[in-house]
Order: sequence, then structure tokens, then C-alpha cells
Amino acid sequence: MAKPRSSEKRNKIFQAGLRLFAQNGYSKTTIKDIAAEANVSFGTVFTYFENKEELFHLCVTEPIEEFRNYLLETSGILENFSLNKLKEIVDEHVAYFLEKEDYLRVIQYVIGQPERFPEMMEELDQFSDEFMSFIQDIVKTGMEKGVLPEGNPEEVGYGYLAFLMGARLTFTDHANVQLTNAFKNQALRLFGIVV
Amino acid sequence: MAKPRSSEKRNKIFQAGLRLFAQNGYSKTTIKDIAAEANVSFGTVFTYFENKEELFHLCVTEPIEEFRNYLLETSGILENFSLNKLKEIVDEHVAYFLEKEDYLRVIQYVIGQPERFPEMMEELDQFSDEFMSFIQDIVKTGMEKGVLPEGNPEEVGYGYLAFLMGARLTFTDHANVQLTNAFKNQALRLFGIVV
Amino acid sequence: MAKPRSSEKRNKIFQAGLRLFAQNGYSKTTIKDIAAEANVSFGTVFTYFENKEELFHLCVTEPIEEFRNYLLETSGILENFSLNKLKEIVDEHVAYFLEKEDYLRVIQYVIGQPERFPEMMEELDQFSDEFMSFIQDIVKTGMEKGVLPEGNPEEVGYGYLAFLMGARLTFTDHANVQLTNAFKNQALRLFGIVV
Amino acid sequence: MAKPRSSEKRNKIFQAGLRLFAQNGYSKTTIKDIAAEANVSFGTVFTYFENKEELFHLCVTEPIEEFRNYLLETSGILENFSLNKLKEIVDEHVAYFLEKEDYLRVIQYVIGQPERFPEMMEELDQFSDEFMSFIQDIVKTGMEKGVLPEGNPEEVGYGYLAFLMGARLTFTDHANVQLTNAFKNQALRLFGIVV
DNA sequence: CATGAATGAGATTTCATTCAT
DNA sequence: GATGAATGAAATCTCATTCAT
Repeated sequence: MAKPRSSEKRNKIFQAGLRLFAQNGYSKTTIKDIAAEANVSFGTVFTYFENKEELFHLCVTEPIEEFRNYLLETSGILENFSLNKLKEIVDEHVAYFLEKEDYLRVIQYVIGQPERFPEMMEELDQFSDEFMSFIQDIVKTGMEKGVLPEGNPEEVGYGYLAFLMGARLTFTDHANVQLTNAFKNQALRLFGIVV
Repeated sequence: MAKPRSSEKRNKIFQAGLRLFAQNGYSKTTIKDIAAEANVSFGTVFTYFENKEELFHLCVTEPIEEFRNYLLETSGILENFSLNKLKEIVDEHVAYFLEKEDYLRVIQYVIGQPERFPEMMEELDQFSDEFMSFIQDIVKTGMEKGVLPEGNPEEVGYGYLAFLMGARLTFTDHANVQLTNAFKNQALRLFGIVV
Repeated sequence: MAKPRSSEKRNKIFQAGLRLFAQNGYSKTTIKDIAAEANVSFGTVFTYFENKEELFHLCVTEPIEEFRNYLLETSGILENFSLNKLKEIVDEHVAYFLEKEDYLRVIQYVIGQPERFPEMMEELDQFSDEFMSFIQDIVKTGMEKGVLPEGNPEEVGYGYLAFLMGARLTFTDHANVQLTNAFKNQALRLFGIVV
Repeated sequence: MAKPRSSEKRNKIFQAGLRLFAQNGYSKTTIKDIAAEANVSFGTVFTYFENKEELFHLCVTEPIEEFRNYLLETSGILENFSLNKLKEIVDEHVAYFLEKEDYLRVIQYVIGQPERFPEMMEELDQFSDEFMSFIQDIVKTGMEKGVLPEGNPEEVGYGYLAFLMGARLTFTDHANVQLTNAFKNQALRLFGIVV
């Protein structure tokens, strides 16, 4: 049976799932917990989601689109490149990664068990390719304009993504200003900018 | 009842547990799986470990000592600092982090659920403090000797640890030479060294 | 709340229920399945039937009347008994039993669980008594007129009913001409007529 | 994991399953019920059987062998055919079918839902073919020796099997002497023997 | 020490039924 | 009357742990 795709309740359940999957992982999170967190009865979860795995799957894949829009929408940078613009973008990236703690934890959970969720891995890999390609374009443009030092754009892409993930996942202080600044500065260093 | 602390069988079970916890997380990993992976009978696991949680706990905490020794034993660097020495150390760090995939996944699992395993979190936090302090000392020394550019040593510490974790956890290619070099170069950039 | 006793929709639901109960038994058949098979919405089933058990109960008991009419209406046979008339009746019985596959499966389901549906069992028992009594009358008349060999009319009644039920329930080929003829001939043998 | 194939407990569970599946059908019978009937804890059922369906499957297929041995072992009849021998065999068949109530109910359950358990249907069909072929041989031999009247052996086979099944399934009095005799006599009539 | 049968708590999932729209 | 979202009881199955052999 087709499940309703949007409704206030569905959204509450979805957010509850995201939060709890992030906090406790997939197996430890129970449907009962999710229902309670969403202030919804047990059976209602199954009104909106076929089963636990589907809910998890959607928690992983649905936000990708938003992620894509947010992270790549700033591609105007390429036409009018400048150091300041780069700083702005990096600041936004860092802030966004630090803010999306729940979602990134869930993603990490999937990446950590690639054989278990191959379909989801593929979607995530595709997105990470897009993101790294975007970074590489920035690096290339920056080098051409003489704003960034010589370097291997691919390496910067890898390093930058790893850094953003690690920053969010390694430190669990939810929003520490000092930490945020540290990461913003260090992220710039990965582009070769030493402030 | 006191459990034997070392024996060939205990070690096989321990390694099997580490591998499977890394691959599937805590809940998905069953004692039966561990016993099979260790080529040991089901009940034998309980001969060497009180229960599943204790085994997991030990998988997280026992290797910390080795980690500590390996990562910090190179502290001779401070007395005789040079760019080449820094490069060597960074190379080793990157290589070591990439090699210890299983262990780092397990650690990440714990860090991702800080409320669930508070005791283990504390031990890990302590180690990460030590490691960052080590890095800060390097940065301070490097700046004093004019080998490293001015910067905030604390920020470098945060960024470097985040980077190492993210590098290992974001990319699942088990051992990619190209990737390894990328990470080595990028890690140096976090110290302000642009090659 | 009184439920409507007849309507096109009610009938569609009833037939759908009969078909599915016959195919999958009581527990495996869901209201959702019945609604789908009847091309009716889920809640509508409850507009016409108090609950699942009532629908099942009615599927078992409502058709008894039709069964009674069909099987016993030929009682004119007694007044004008002949071998040909017996053959006609037996042919009709066999054909009718083979045709009413769904209903007979449902009946068998109830007979197979006598403690579970005692009320329905009683109604079915009553009908089977009537039917056997009808057969016994035929046998008695046939013996008196010298058309049938000596025998125990009660035994023929038991055997004949058992045979008709078994014929329908043991062979699942829906309508096999060869099988039908076989059963017609064998049914006559139960009356002592060897063709 | 391979399950133990024989043990006192396994047998108790098996018999309990057979009894309850016969009484309540597959869906209504719960593992809890089976465990209670077998005087065994809930989880122990899963020590001996993979899951509910496997237990049911085995309840259907395991006894076939015994059935085969019992029903066909009397094939010596063909070499030394006589009316008395036929009577003996028929008596045994009737008695055996009436005795094996549980098992026959379970078989009937499967035959009634042929699409649901295709694998089991196949095994049952094979056995019923063997049995009917055995009956046909008897009829042929009996006709050749002039002991049985002319007739179609195939038809007798169909009719006889249907009759035995129906006899057991239509009447739920567990062991009624009068009924037994009725069925023995009527069964002979299917062979063309009118006593 | 080593083993694996026994146990039952706890998780997922199904589905009859209610009831507001 | 018709609909289908909401509910929670009840079923199956998993698995850590115990303990007799």
C-alpha cells in the first residue's frame, strides 16, 4: 500500500527517527522509542512507513537533496572568484556541517557499514563525488586567478570533505563557538590559505 | 568470577570481536558471529569475557595504550625540531590512522553515542586531550623555531585530529595509495605548510 | 447497530469473503484483502458486517439454505423410484459438490475445528443429518422396490456424504470431466449399483 | 545453524505441533501454544525448528514415509489375490485413516491451499499418485482373477482415495465403532463388492 | 575449560476495529 | 454511507545469558 508522502505526523515521525538513529544507531533505536519521541502511537509509525528499514532509508536519502541545494547553490563563486568569497563559502560549509549533526551521524552510520546498505551507499557516493568536484573547480579557478597556491585540486577535495566530516563527528560539543572558529581557520589552510 | 587475561583463544575472540563490531556495530554483532569468526565454540566466549558489553568495552579501551605509545612515542621531535621530522611524523600518523580502520570505526561508534557509554567516552576524551596537547606542543615549538607560520596551536590540534578521523572514516577504500598521499599533503597544510 | 441485509455492495463483499476464506482460511484472510477483492474501500466492510467473525459466520450459514433446497428438492424421487432417477440425482449431487468448491472448502474449515466454532458446527451437523436422512430414505425405498441390493441404509448415508466431501476436497483440479465421471460411477457403487 | 534431528524434546514439540495444527490450522496455532502443549519453554521450539513454517512443513512431510510404508507394505496381495485379502487390506486402510486424524487434518489443510505451500503439495501429490497406482493394480488383478467385477481401475483409485479422506474429515467422532464398520462396508462397495 | 541446549525478555510487524471527517 | 488514519494487542523471531554435562 502506498504510504502518504507528507503530513504533519509523518514529519514528526521522520524527525524523531532521524534524531534517534543519530543518537543510538539503527539497531538500538526501537520503533517504540520513535513513536514516543514523535508523540504518536506505536502503530502510527507503520501508517507512514512500511517498516523500520524504510524509515531509516528515507532518513538517509531524503535530506540529500537539501544538502545538495545548500552546499552547491553557491556555485556563482566561480564566475567572480575572490578570497573573500571563498572564505564566505567555507564559513558556511563549516557552520552547516556543525549544525547538521544528526544527519551527519546517520550518514556516518551508513558509510561505516557499506555492505549492509549498498543502495544507500551508492546515493551517498554520488553526492560526495558531486561535492568534491565542486571543490576541485573552486581550487582550479583559484589557482588560475592566482588567489590560491599551486596544489592538486583532487587532493584538496578529498581532504576538505574528510575534514568537514571529521570535524562534525569527532567533537560532540554541540555548538562551541571556539571550535567553530578553529575549524573555519583550519579549513582555509586546506586550501593553502594560511591566515 | 575472574576471567583469564591472556591466552591464544582470548586473543582470537578479541580480534574477532573488534573486526565484527567495526563492521556491524555493537547491536548487530552477535556472540554467535564472534564465536564463529574466532573459530571457537559459542560458550567459550563467556569463558573469557563476562558478557558482550565487557568484550566491547575492552575492544575500545585495550588498544588505547598501543595507540598512545605509537602516536606519542615520537615526542623526541620537540628537542630537535625540523620540517623533515614533522613530515615524517605526519606521514606516520596518516598511515597509522588509515591502517587502523577497524579500531577507528569502533571508536567512532562510541563517540557517536556518548550518552550510552559514558565511561568509555571519558577514556577516549582523555586520550584525545593528550594527543591534541602533543600536537599543540609541536606547533608551538615549530613557531618558535620559525619553521611553522604563526597560528593558534589549539586550533591546529582540533583540526588535525578531526582531519585524521574523517580521513579514515569518510573513505572506505581500504588502502589507496593516491588517497594516502592526498591526505599526507593536506595534513601538512593544516600545519600551515603548503608544499 | 443493525447492518443492511442486502445490497449490491454487501453481496460483493460476501462473495469476496467466501472466495478468500476458501482459499486462505479464516486467519490468513484479512479485511483489507476482502475489501480489495470486492473493489470496495476498507471501512465499507464494516458498514455491512459487524466484524470479521460475523462475516465468516454468515459465509458458512447463509448458503446452507440454498444447499438444502438444491440437494433435497428432488425428494419426489421417493414416490416414483427408479434406477434412472437415482442416477440422475447422484449425477446432480456429484456435479453440484464439484461446482461448489469455495463453499465446501469453507465448510471443511469449520468442520476441521469443531471446538472453535461450535454454533456453526451445530447448524452444519443439522444439515448433514437431514441430508443423510434423505439418502437413507432413498436406499430404503430402493431396497423395497428391489432396485437396490440389500444393505444398511445408514451406512450408505455416511459413506455417500463422506465420499462427496472427499471427492471435492481431495482433488483440486477445478473441473475435470474425467474425474467427474469417475466420481459419478463410484458414487453409484456406494448404493450397490455396479455398472 | 543445523537443528538436531532427533531427541525426546524435539519429538514432543513435533507431536504438539501436529496436534495443534490439526486442531486449529496453521495461523491460529501459536508457537506459545505449541511450547505449552509440549511442556517446553517458548525459546526451545526454536532450538529444534528454524521457524514456525519449517515445523509445519516437517509435520506434513515427515510422516509421509510412515504412511507409505504402512499403506503399501501389503503389496504381497497381488501375488496371492483373494477376496478375503482385499477385505483385510481395506479394513486396515479404513482403520488407519480413522486413526490418523491429526495427520490427515494437517494434510487437508495443505491440499486446501495449494498455492500457498507448493513444495508440500508436490510431495503429497506424489504420494497420492503412488497410492492410487497401488489401488489400480489391485483392481486390475482382481478383475483378471474374476474376483472383482469389470470396471475402470483408475476410477476406483480416485474414488477410494476420496472416500478415505472424506470419511476421516467429514465425521469428527473420534472413534465410533458403528461408523468404522459403515466405512469398511462402503469402501468395499467402491471395489464393486456388495456384501 | 569447553560446549551448546534451554530460557524468556524484547524487538518488529500485522491487522481488526474505532471513529472523525 | 463511505473512507482510511490511528491504535494497540498479539504473534513471530532473535539473542544474551545460564548452567548441566
